Amino acid sequence: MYAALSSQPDGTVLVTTLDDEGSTIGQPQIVDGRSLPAAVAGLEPQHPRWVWDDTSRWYSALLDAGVRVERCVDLRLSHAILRRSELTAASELAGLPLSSWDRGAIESVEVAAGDVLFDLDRPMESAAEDPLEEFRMQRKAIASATDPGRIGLLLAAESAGALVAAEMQFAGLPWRADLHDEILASNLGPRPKPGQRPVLLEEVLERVREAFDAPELNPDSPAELLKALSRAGIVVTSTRSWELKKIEHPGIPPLLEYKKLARLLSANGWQWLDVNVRGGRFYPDYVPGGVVTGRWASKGGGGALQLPKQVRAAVVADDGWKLVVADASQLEPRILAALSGDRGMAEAGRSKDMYAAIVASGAVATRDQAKVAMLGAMYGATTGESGRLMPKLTRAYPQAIALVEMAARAGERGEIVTTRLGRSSPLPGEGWREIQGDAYGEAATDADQKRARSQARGWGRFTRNFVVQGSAAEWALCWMATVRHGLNEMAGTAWLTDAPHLVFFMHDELVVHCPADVAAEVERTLRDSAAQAGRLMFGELPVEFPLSVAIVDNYGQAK
DNA sequence: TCGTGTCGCGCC
DNA sequence: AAAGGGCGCGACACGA
Repeated sequence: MYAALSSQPDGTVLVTTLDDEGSTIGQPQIVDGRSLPAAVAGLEPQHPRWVWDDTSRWYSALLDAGVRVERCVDLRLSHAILRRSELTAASELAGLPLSSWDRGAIESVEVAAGDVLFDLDRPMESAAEDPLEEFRMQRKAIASATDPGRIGLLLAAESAGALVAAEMQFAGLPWRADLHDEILASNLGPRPKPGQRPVLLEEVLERVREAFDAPELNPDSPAELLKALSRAGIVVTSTRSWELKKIEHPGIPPLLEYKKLARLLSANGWQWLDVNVRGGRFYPDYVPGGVVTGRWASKGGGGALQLPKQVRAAVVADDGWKLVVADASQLEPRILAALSGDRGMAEAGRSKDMYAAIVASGAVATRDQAKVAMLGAMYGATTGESGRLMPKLTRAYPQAIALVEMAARAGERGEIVTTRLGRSSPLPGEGWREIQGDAYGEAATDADQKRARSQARGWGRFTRNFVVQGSAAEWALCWMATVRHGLNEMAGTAWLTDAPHLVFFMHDELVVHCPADVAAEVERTLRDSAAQAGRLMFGELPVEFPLSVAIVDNYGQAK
């Protein structure tokens, strides 16, 4: 059973129960905003799938009112997938013009000002369309898909992810501002007055200035820094750390130290603490489906998905509680093995340490080479050691390499590629097509062709990575959804934050905050769910998805 | 003074 | 030792 929420122009909400095809069951209920949580809670015992345009909008308000739901359909996230998916390309939905169901959709409008017409891009009006209509359209698209099971699983996982995002945002990540302050003070010195540099940063800066004999140097300015380096006889094309590390000069160590400290200060310093942490919690702003590949993005200064290891010791479980930190080991290579069905690579993928198993199979000589070679295969490396290892990898795992090569060739031709569950890549932009077209024209120069080849290869690297990164993101969604279900079972009737609950997600890593006495049970749930995610996506496939799990008091203790 | 583009770097 | 994919953000640089 489904239950749809739609906003009415007068501010009331229509609650409509629906069957699988989207036909209305019984009489819709009209409720005002205040009584909506009670209405939702009243229907929840029937386990409906809640249908709404935007989970972060509806569910955040419900959570604030103390109401949780089990399942939902996030129409906007689903729409984005269905519109682009190769599996539903023939559907009516895929052929519709852009509307408010397409996030970030813009329409071009002509605005007259006196005699002049201006072409403006403006956002589409939102919520103009009826969610019930959209829901029926989506059900039809799914039913007519080339593989309804796959796309259906993807949409369910995507929507479950949206529920998790809202719940994690509601609960917040336990954060000890006093410990964060200690970390900053030990690295940078005590918090300075506004506009001043912390003392330890100032000291390192002085050492840099002395070493380069540049008393006014501001190393934050790449242009200035480049000049100072060249005066010291150092020739570099950029001021990136990994480039500077190669250089022997007494000024380089303090410069690298300065960059590290300056980064800590500007990205996760006292300002960050003031803005992002309140009442002992950090409230990240997740954006499910925010990345083309299906990965989540984050917005706002929090930078949840870039939380540096330096400050993780400030993430501390409440008294009597633990953090269970679980990380899917070597997820992307395992995904590639499972996707391609390559027997040799799947064999390696059954091992706890896939890279060691690749070495053991004789494909490459060292574990480091195995890692670099696999990364190169998934990212499209052509040069360096990674590029040199490709022929060896191809010999050892022909099917796996063929899969990523085919994805790359498709991208180079300007075609789309699709993940395991049916998320398809975008088409390259108009500019890209023009460049390709120019290279075949009468007047094409060598430079035109070179540019076109380089652009084509670039898009090929994107599509090559898309299938692996996107399928890995799907695995993570299946894992997360299953974990959430398992934790709910454990919680019984207890409220979200009074029982084991998810507090953090970062691509292939989950953190659960739970009472200490159930931490071991939570670990089992995490591990079982990882295995279940593998089965959901690949059936009984001979690839393992092992986790490294740490039960800790603070996040910094997890490796 | 503002908005926009680039660089560099954190995470996966 | 080094260069392939995806992000967000802060600081700087520059032009309006």
